[in-house]
Formats: sequence, structure tokens, C-alpha cells
Amino acid sequence: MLFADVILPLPLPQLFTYGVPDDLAEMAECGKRVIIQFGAKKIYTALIRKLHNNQPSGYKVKDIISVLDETPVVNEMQFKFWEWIASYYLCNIGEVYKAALPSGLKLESETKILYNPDFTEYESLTEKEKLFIEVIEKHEAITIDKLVSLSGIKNPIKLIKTLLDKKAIFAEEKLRESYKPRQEAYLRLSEKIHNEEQLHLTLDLLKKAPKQQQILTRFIELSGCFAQDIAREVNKNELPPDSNQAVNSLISKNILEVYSKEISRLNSKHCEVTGVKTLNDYQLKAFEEIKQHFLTKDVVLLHGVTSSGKTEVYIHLIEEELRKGRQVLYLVPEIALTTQIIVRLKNVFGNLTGIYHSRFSDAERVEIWKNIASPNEEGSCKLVLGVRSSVFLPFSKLGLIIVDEEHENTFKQFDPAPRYNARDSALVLAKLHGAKVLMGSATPSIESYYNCSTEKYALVKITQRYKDIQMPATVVANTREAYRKKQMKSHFTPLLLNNITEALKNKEQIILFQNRRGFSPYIQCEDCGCIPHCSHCDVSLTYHKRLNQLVCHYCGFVTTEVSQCPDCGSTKIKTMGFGTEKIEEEISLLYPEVTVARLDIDSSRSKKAFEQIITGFELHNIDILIGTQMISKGLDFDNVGIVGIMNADNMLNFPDFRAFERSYQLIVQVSGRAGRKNKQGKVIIQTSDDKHPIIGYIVNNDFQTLYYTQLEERKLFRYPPYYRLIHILLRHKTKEKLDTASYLLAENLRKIFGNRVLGPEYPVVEKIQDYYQKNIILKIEKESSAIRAKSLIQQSVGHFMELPGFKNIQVIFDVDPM
DNA sequence: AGCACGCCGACT
DNA sequence: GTCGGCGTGCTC
Repeated sequence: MLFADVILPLPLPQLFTYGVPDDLAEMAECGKRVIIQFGAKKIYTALIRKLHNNQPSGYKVKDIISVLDETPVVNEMQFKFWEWIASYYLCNIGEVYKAALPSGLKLESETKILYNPDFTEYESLTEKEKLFIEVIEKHEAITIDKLVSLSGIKNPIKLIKTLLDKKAIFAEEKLRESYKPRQEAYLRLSEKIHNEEQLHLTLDLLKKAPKQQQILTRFIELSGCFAQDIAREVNKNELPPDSNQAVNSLISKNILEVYSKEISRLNSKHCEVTGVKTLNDYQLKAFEEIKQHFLTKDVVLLHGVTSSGKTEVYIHLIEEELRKGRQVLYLVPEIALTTQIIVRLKNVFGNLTGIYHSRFSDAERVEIWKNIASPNEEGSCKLVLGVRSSVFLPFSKLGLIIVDEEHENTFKQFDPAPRYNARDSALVLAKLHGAKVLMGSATPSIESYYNCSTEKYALVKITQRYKDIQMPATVVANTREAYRKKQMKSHFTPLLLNNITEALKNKEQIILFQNRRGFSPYIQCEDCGCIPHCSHCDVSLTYHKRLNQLVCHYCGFVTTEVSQCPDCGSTKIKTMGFGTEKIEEEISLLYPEVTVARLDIDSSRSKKAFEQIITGFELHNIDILIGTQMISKGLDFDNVGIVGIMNADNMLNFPDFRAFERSYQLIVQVSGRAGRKNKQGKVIIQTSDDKHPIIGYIVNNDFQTLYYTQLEERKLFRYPPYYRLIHILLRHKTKEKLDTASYLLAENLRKIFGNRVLGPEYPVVEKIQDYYQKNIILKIEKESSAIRAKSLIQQSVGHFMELPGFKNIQVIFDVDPM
């Protein structure tokens, strides 16, 4: 008897053993998908991990229902990769499976409710049941979710049960529709027309139907049959759009035949292949250095300043790798901002390029998957440009992985497990394939930079900009001093305002960066001092003036009660602090003749609105652009004289252990937008503390020192080999409980991590308090604060673990291969 | 994850 | 006395 250990798409730690019936034994193979029943009725698509002959004892095995694949969809290398992800990111293999396979390949059963037409005792039902039955009767088969939304009944399970008992309804498990290849209609001549003579005869017969005659002639032209050229297939869509009726008549007259053919959804358009561009001196130097390093090291970090032409260096490396017949994965943080890269890659590599991201339909993703799984076929993708999830594609012989904008946190998945970082996972994936990794960034992450300093990675630098545009000059404007001297005009220092005025005079554009949306981050009652907070998240509500709403930026809670204090009823409400909306208003007042636009999530909810603002700025129709960090990514402008950082303090004081690093990265990125062809751009950083060391490092572009000091801070949290304990959330109020919890926490952690956890008698409480003061550990005292903390962590670390048996302790890890 | 089983508070 | 809350445990 043959048994199969399968992976289920569920968060369960172990594999499950199913029996393989004799008639499926030949089909069964590791890496193929199977349909199985799990529990009383659920049906899932599982994945065979292992086949063996060991009869399990202690329980009765169920049999596999069917095998779905002809050939395995997952290879051994991928399984190894999944297993690494599961162990490193503390999740179950089933969760990795769920994340890795496109949903088109994972059918899942759904319970559908059907009405029993033979049911007669309708009158014996209660009102609630009658209502329920009516909804069910209207639909042939309805899902429970839909039933809830249509009937408005909150707890349907009980009702369904009683109705099932009364035999008024049936329940049925149905597999949801899965991937179907796209079929298109093609035409061919009927067999009775096998030579030219008969064709002419047929055409003559059609004299009375000129339209049909015309269509048939067109078809003959297109297909090239009876001509010297090689005959080709004709898609029905190639004929004129109004020809449908004529075609149908031709079919019914047995002249034409229709047949369907599977069509790939991947773009089959032929694009202009222009080949690689020649590299300039420093690009070439970087290119040669990278190749040299790859001889001895597996990972190279390319630190190239903004617009230094890194992409062209990548393209040359990709070209070489493809020529060796190996696959290349090009990871980008977000696909939306990479249209130029896609165009560039398609120009060089044509249809070898595949694109993979979540906005593709399921069917398209399945096709990319299948395409990559069979790399030897003609027209298959050898190069994939994709977002983080593309590390899961079924590569078989990767030669190179490029991780562009390596520092970006979008490489990390936060919400559903596996909470993996695609950049770090890519290193492991490369190791499995014996491939090289090139990471690129203008502002490398501290981890990667550190790995270069310890020579784990090699470092290659490009310090000049493409086309020799000068790096911008950075100056600091002290807001506190300007306030004291009463020189401030609303939130602008004289230095910034003078520069804006000057730039406007020179017909230059201006970018103002304020990393906070809305009008003001909080409002306050002038009588009682009350600040409205979100009842769910314990954070102050942000005032949005245009909508006249108070919005919670953590959970999205909205209220329109803005003019009256919720505590004392006073109407004297002050707006405090400032966001992009307020800057926009103030600038419009200061420069009424100037066109101002704002770019943040609120102003660009739709893709169209976003593009409108961007093109408006590119075409110089907008003079001043105010934005949040949205303006820092993927945009290239050519006429920006001034970049103003409105409130650097706001970033530096963000309660995140990566705040300094983030501030540096954001400021460098936004600054990169400054500069015109023959003129140096200028960056003005407004801060209340111009002696802040980090500001100093940023102004002098001394990121080495910045990173070094940050590293010293972070070393505290390094637990070899991999796990760094960053946050401990303790929701206990009393000291005794906190102590007990800390002790138990330590004991529990030791069970998982062994002696990597600090010693048994270690003063957890003191340590926590120490870290807490440094804003690195969050201590949670109120349940409502937990949501806020979660949100903060998601932005910084994003790796949670609930300790079994300890509901009020949550441990958050940051896992990175430092 | 789903689902069943089981044990205590607020309603006919 | 029941309905319904969610805590616990199991699924090959």
C-alpha cells in the first residue's frame, strides 16, 4: 500500500498522511496537487510532499480523491525553500504553500446550501426559518456568506442545522472554479474544399451573398492557403467586426469550420528589440567590479546614488546570465512604479521577460507559473520581473537575482503569514540554486551595509549621476530659532520662503515634503484641553479639513463631530500641528498666483488622480507640489529647484527603532528629485534642533557614521545566530504580574530558542523598561493601545508571535540575517 | 483554519 | 429550564 504525506493549505504544523488508491498510484508523485477530504466535509487541494509505504498507526487514513497534475507543479528546490521560510519566519508549511501558489492552482471547497423541492411542511416553520428558506429558494445554490448578507441573519449555523434536520434544505460541498485556459475561436476551410478549383466554385455559388463572398475572400487572403506562402491559422477576431452573421452562414453552409484553440494570456505582442545600450565609464567600472566580486562572493551590494543608471548595469548582467542559459529574477518593491523598467527590459529581452505581481488575474499568474516550470520550451520566460511573491515561482536554474531598492520595506510581508522578507529569502533561494545576488540601492539598509563591512557581501559604488547632474546642496533651517525671533510665517522659515520665492522667479518647480497627511494631526478644545482620541486605537484623531472629518490613521475610524468638544461641549476648537492639507492651504495663501497640488493617499485615491497630478507636475503646469512619502518613489522630474523638508523632527521622533535610518533614506530620496540640467538643486531641511547629530550626518551625507552609531544601538538586540527580540508586549498592570510574566516569558522563550535567550535570572523587567525608554520596546498597558502598537510594529518590524498559553504576552521578532 | 464539543451567564 | 457566549481540542 502506498501512502502520501501531503501539505494542506492550513496553518497546521505537520504533514498529513493519506492513502493512495491503487488506480492513482501511478499518477501520484511528489510535487503534484491532489484533492483530499479533511475533517468531516472540507475538501482541499493538497500537495504531495513525500510518498512512502509506512502504514501509520493510531488513526484511520483517508484516501486521496484524485490527482490533479500530469507533471509536478512544485520542484524539490522549492520545497526546500518553503521549509526554510517556515522555520525561519516561524510559520507553518501550509501557510507558505498558501502564499506561494497562485490561487488559480488551489481550489477549495465551499459549502453551498440548496433548497429541497420535495419539502412540504413549510407552514410548520418559524418566521425566521421561512425568511431563510425564501432566500435559499431564490438561488439555486448559495454560499453561507452570501446567505448572511442577503437574509441579514447573523448566526446562520444554528438555523441551517435545524433546517437540515427538518430536511428542508441540503448542504453540498462544491469545488470553486479553477483555472481554465483561454479558448479562442479559429476558422478553417471545410474539408470538401480541398483544392483551388472547388474554392472558385464555392465563391461563384456565393454570388447572391456578396457579404459572404467578401468574407470568404478575406479569409483566404489571411490564411494564405492555396498560395505559395505557408498557410497559417486564422483567428475569428481577425475578420472585420461586422462579419459575424456572414461567418455563421458560411459555417452553416459547411464552407468554413470553427474550432477552438488554447491561447496564452501572456502578452504575445512582438515588441521592438533594440539590444543593450553601451555603458558609460563608471557604469562599466561598476559592471566589471560586480563580475569580479561574483568570482569570490555570492552577494554584491550596489550602492549607486539616485539616477546613477543602475538599471543599465543590471541589464548587462542579465544579458550575460541569459546567454549562459540560466534564469534571472528581478525583484522590485512595487510594480506600479516600474513601468519604465518594464519597457526597458522588453526592449532588450523581448518576450523572454515575464511580469509577476498581485494585480494580475489568477489565470495570468497560473500561466506564468506554468511557463517558468517548463523553462526549455520555446518562448518561455527566462527573466521575471516581479514583486516579493515572485520568489515562489518554480525556477529550476536561477543564475542571478537582482533586488532593486533593497532597503524598501515592501519586500517584507506583514499581514498573512508567512511574514517573510523577499530580499532575505532571495539570498536563501539563490544559495539553493547556486545563483548570485545583486542588491541595489541609493540608500542601503543598515543590515546590508553592515554585511558589506564584515565582508559577507561585496560593496560596489557608483558616486556619479547619470548625465552628470550635480548632487543637490543641503541646508538646515532652525524653526525654533525662527519662532523665537518671530520670523516664522505660518510653518515656514524665512530661509525656505526666500528660496521658494527665488525659485518661482526662475520658473523652477518646488517640492515640499511633509510626512503627515490631513490638515492637523490633532485638535484641542481651548476650554478644557481635551484632545479627541480614537476609541479603538488610543491615538489622536487627525483633522481633515476638506472632508470636515476626524479620521483615525490607524484603523480608519471616521467622525464628523468636529466643531464641538466631546467633553465639555465648547465650540472653541483649535487645530494643532500640521499635515499636507494645511501646508497646501498656507502656501496658497502665501502665493495666491501660483499653482499648488498635493500628493498623498487622500488626493490620489484613484490611479487617474495620481497620474493627473504627476503629469501635471512633469509638464510644469504645477509650480509647487506638496506630498507625503509618496513623492519619494519612482518619479523623475527635471526642473525642481527647491526641495523643502517641512518637519524633519516628525520623522526623527517616530517611535520606531529604524526611525533614523528611515529619515535618512526619505530625505535622500526626496532630495534626489531636486536639480535641473545645468543647475544644482537645493534641499532645505526645517527642524527645531539643528544640532541633532542625525541631521548633521544627513547634511554632510555622512551615512557611514550614521549607520555605525545605529548599528551600535542595534547590537543590543542581536541574538545569534538570527533572532533579534525587539518588542515585548506585556499587558499586565501590576508589578508582580509583570515579574511573573517576564519569568514565564523567559522560560517559554528558552523552550523555543534554547540558550540564545538571555540568562535565567536576567532582569527582564529592568531591561524592558530600559528598552522602552529608548523607544525600542513597547510596553502595552491597555488593550486599546495594542492596535496602535501593532500598527507601529507593522511599519517597523512586523513579526509577531503569540506565546502559547499566554494570551496577554506577545513577542515580536525581527528576523534578519545580520 | 474550520468545526464540534463542552461549560457557564441572561432570557423565555 | 434553554440559548448562546467562546475556550479547548482535533483533523490524516
